[in-house]
Amino acid sequence: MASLTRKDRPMAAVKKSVSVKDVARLAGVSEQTVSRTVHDSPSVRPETKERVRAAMRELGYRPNFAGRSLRRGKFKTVGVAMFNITGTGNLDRMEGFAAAADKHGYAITLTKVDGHPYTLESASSRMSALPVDGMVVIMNRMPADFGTFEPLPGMQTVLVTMLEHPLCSTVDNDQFDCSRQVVEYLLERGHKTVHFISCPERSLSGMRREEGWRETLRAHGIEPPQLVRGDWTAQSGYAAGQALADDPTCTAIYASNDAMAYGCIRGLESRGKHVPEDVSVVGVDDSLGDIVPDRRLATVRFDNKRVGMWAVDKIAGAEGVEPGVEHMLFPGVLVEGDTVRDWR
Amino acid sequence: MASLTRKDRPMAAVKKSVSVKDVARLAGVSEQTVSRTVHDSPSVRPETKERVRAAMRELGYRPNFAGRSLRRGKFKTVGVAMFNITGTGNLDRMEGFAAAADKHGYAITLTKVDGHPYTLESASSRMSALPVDGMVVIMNRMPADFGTFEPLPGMQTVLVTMLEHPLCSTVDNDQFDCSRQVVEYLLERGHKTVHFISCPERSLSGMRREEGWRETLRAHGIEPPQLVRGDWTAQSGYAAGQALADDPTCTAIYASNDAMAYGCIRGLESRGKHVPEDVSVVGVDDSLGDIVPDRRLATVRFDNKRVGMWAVDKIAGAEGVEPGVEHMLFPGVLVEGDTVRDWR
DNA sequence: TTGCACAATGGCAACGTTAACATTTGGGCG
DNA sequence: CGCCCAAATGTTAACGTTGCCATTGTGCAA
Repeated sequence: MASLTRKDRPMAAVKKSVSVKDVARLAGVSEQTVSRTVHDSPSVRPETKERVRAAMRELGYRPNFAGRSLRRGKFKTVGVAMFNITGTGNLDRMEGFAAAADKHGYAITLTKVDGHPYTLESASSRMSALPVDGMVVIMNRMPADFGTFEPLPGMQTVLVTMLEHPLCSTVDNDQFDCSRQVVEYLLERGHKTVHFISCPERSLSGMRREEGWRETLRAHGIEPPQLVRGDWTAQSGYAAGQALADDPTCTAIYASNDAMAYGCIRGLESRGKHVPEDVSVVGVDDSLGDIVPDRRLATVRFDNKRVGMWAVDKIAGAEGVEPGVEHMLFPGVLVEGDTVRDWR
Repeated sequence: MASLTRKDRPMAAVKKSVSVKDVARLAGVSEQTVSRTVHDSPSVRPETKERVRAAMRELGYRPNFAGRSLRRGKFKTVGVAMFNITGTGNLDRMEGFAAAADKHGYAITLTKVDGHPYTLESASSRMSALPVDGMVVIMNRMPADFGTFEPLPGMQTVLVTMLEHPLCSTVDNDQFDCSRQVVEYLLERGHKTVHFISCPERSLSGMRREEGWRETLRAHGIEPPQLVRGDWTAQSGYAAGQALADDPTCTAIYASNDAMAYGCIRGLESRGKHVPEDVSVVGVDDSLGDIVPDRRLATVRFDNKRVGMWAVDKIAGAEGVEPGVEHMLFPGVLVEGDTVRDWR
């Protein structure tokens, strides 16, 4: 039945592509009038518009993007380059990209960039061949050419990173502030110091969290204790928890992500320590939701959607005006939980 | 310093856009020869090519996508329409989209479609205005127009769903088979029946899992016990676990996702039941990795990347040939864990 | 020497759209 | 009744690329 329906369609709909010319001919007007109708120009008589619209419907006309872009010199599209698609927060960031793009009538073009070498240049040249007006690069680690990179002329480039770049706008979560919040929160609750479970050294955000932890402690006159280096997995958090369980000075642990925080709790428990009675634990990312329903992990929640929106807004919102270089950091929100107790 | 470098660039690089014409003029050849050089045609003398390439470098030429697409009538781009960006497995699917697109020299254009109304038509018309050669729609629930939808002429459309559509190719994970694997696995281990923690009824994949559970039990001559309806959260799994803890016939629980499975384990434990000693528990999705490091949850792992690749391959791989309608389901893999014990 | 094949390059047109300018039409007003 | 203005519509050209065909040059066999 369905195929019958298709056959009944006017022949023109099967043609390679229906252009303004076809519509103009059928409606008995000029191509320009068709174009004006498409853009709902006020200088076309309502009845003419209706006639043109009817012709468009009959032929199944849809404007050709290439012709339009060629004419306008704009694609109304923002490219997003990622070295890794998978990654904490990427889905939320994409939600943000899509939302902001939508708002401005833009589309998002997603590209995976090979990370060998891990350079902004490779992301940029990959994008240069695509129909985009601007680009966003999601950086996870330090590109080899970060200092020397120049964005393509005419291609507004926004980096998602906490590092500031002289020629590109940047936006990210404020990882330093995240650590500051956590450390001060724990100190306020009476802990004398805060131990830290870190992450692999190539992670930019992880390193920034480490800095924040260290410097905040120092700002409070506390010499940071030896940190334990993890690898983002709960497994490594478990080991860290076991190691820290024997340290009598350890009453509060700050883990660089939630998985390690959970692992750490298990590791502590396996050594007979209770959370939060004996030790307080705080994570980062709020990535696990309510998976352990009987105990809500204290953590920091980031608004990655907002980060994504800011990046695309910066490009799609500029609309011709010479865009200045801006740097934006959004603070996270500390989410209290059942894994911290007052130490006083 | 950086700004100085910029200023030193040849003027042409600042011009709106460098075209073949500019390159041709500088290299002292025709536009056609430039085009041929870009495509590395064998019928251009190597020294001519080099001269053209030098001109391209000097001017910072990059081919204009719009002109090219207009000429070719192809965009080399696949559109992806999603009603919800966030969702289990979407990141892996995107990884697959991007990988397959890359392979074929295609790009991915991502679009969020408003779900009001939740129709394929709205996804389709949203895409029709974008520069794409084909589209993928990720379906989470049943669109109102699933039966009557016709893809746009000339726009190959692939649906990510387990429902078969007469006019569109479809691809998804095999949720029925997933349940079959889990149920048979538990029965083989000596359990007399398998209890099920379900999910909201609007979820297509969830409903299919429910069917699989029910029918597999029946195929083994077992009348399915009363199911417990959850809402995907660990919280609801917790409640389900508590409820099932009092049921003496309940020795094996199959939860429709991992979060509920974890919650369920906690619920059982809160009622004094031990996993796997008293009750075996299996989840679905393998979404939580090793978060509870001392106990690996038995679950089913899906290869969403493969699903994504298949969808884009179907479109980008067709390349002009009239593509037949195909339906593909990929089975998941049961991952054994520490939450199931032999019941014999 | 002529003719021919082939390699290298150039000229032209067209893809679909729309900005800028040109033309027609109808109506109000002196 | 003629003039002018504004509304409505038409004409032209150009955006950048590339397929097709034409032209030029080069070497080789007849």
